[in-house]
Amino acid sequence: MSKRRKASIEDVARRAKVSITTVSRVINRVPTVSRKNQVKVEEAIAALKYTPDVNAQRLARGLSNAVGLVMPGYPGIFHSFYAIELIRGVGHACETLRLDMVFHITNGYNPLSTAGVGGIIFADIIENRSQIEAAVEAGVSCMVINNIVDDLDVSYIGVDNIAGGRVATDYLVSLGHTKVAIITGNIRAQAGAQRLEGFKQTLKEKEVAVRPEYIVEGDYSRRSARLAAEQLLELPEPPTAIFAASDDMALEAMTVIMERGLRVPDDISVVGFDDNPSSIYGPVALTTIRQPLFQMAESAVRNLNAIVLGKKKPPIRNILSPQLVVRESCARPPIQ
Amino acid sequence: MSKRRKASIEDVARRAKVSITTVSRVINRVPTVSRKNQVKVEEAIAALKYTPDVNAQRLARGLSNAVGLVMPGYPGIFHSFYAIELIRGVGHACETLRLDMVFHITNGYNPLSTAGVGGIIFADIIENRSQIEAAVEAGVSCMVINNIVDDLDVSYIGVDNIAGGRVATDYLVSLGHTKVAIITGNIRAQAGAQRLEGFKQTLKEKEVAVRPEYIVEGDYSRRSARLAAEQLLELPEPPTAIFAASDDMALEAMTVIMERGLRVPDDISVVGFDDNPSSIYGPVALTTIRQPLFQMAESAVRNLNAIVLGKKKPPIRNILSPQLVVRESCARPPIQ
DNA sequence: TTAGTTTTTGAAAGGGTTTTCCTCGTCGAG
DNA sequence: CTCGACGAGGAAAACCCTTTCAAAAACTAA
Repeated sequence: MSKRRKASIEDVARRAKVSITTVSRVINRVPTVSRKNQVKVEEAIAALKYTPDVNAQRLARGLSNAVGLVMPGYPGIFHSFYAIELIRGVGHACETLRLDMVFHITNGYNPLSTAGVGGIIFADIIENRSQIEAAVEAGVSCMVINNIVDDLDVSYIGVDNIAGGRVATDYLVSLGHTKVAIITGNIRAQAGAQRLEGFKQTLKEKEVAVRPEYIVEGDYSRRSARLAAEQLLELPEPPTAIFAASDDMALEAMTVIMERGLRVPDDISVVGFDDNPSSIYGPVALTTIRQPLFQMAESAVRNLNAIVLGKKKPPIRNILSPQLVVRESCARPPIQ
Repeated sequence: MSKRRKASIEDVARRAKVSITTVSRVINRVPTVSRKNQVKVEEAIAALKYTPDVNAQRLARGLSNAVGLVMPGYPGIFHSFYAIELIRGVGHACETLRLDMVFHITNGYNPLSTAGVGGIIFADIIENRSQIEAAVEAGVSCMVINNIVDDLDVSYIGVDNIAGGRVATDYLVSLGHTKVAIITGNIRAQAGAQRLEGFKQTLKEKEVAVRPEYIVEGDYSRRSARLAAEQLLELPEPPTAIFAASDDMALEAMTVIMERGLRVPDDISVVGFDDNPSSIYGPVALTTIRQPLFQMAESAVRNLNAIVLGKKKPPIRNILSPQLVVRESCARPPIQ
């Protein structure tokens, strides 16, 4: 348990009897090193258990090979499929690109340290404009997921949430439903607000009444969905169809419905949002709106990386169309 | 949109007409700076929108002010309450300690870059010994959560999972149950295996038969719990009590039970593990074993930080007792 | 052998901070 | 007045690497 300091590139060079430069070349796989020196250096590295100092590398290269991910930390949201898929996607892309992901869970008010990252991804579930602005101001490249920010010089990738809301609602209406309700996501965040917007638009266009009591706010948590579903079912005239802004919420709504002795889809149709693979199982497979969260996150990292490396010019803006996935949780409304 | 390079400490010094040293002192709040210079420097910093280069700071200080968090990426596990609470806890502690959290989602086989972090936290849901060994080998301090590793020079904090399994099982048995089943977590990971171990131990001690068909493996996902619960209920002689190794699984098991027209706790008792706040809601509040995930994660960060700073000597080993939280999902078994 | 190429190599100049060690004043005590 | 102490500020070394540029070495062809 000697207090020896970590070996540096110089120690390796000395031991291998070559220059520091040569060692650096071996580390970075520059091909112009003779076989003989290559071996000597590798041996020295192994013997000294040398690993390059990442901070020194970053400093010397002027590049950080790290990307920031900032995400709000409110438990209800953080525990959602949505959030986790995004994290997974970013993590996966970072792994294949050999990038470090520095993950910042923010509570909105605290300052963001741009912490030497090449770029920052905002998984902007809740609005956190000021942080994005600060990052732009500080000159770091930004990429925001599932949130359209046109007035700032940032890139984004996301799904068309208005379209998503429309597709879901349109499907329900086309089945003949006129009493259709929505359990929204957090409506202070763009995604939640826009899905609701799509819902309203479609209802209006199809000349179906949009009743305020059919609009109840959730926060993507199962608990909020339970409360919302109960509220909906206790209405004097309960809806015959419910569009929930996430699969988890849809699943919970289904559970509540069945607890009351009603059937899905016979009595009430349910459509979700996400296409969470686990919503295929359960008593009835969930019809939903698919958004490729994992791929969006991966793509965000790739594009951001390309921007940082100067291979692409920002802003890159990419908005995808969500798709209806029909399974078993929707049917025509029951005849009165 | 000029291509100007980020301002450096030297630019600030020049503009404020002081030395680099003085600027550094202001940045680091060293008190020996005169009021006058202090102000000049602060003005220059503001004017130049200067922020210190984190990598240079880390290099010069020889300290990284970043902690690594490595966690397995298998979707079933990653989406669990368990994993997310741990992430939240680490994130929160990092935020208050002003540390960067570099989050590495591993698939087990890929090498871990120790990436210039001061220490690494292993949320060791699945065994990843080799990575821990590599980190120890590389000389970085390690802290593992919810996993006892006594043969390596690492610290850990966690709950006594055997005790947890015992408490749950004991409670069920004490209510009079003799047909008690378990839906395990991933049994290749220590937590899962130990909860099962506690279950078996208690049954043996209380002289209750441990029947192999009452032990079914889950992976913490709701889906696996559904499969497991169905399997259990279709047994010729179904259990009258089920211990699930996570609240999510317990909740799903409850749903399956109720879908079949059975009641909780009248027909079947259910106990979970975690004390996920959302399991209070639902048709019946869940009795569970509480483990303070968030606090454990926070504590892991604090202790690791203390070790890195040399304020504490490793290994720090802390194992907590999980506690039974009685709510409404358990009762005496039905009379035949 | 020689001149001309090509492949390998190394010295040294950064890269942006922190930190150690001085110096230069100023002030109070004697 | 002088000496010592103290407060404030700066020069330069250190941190560990990458990269540029030029030189050395090894070939190749004539």
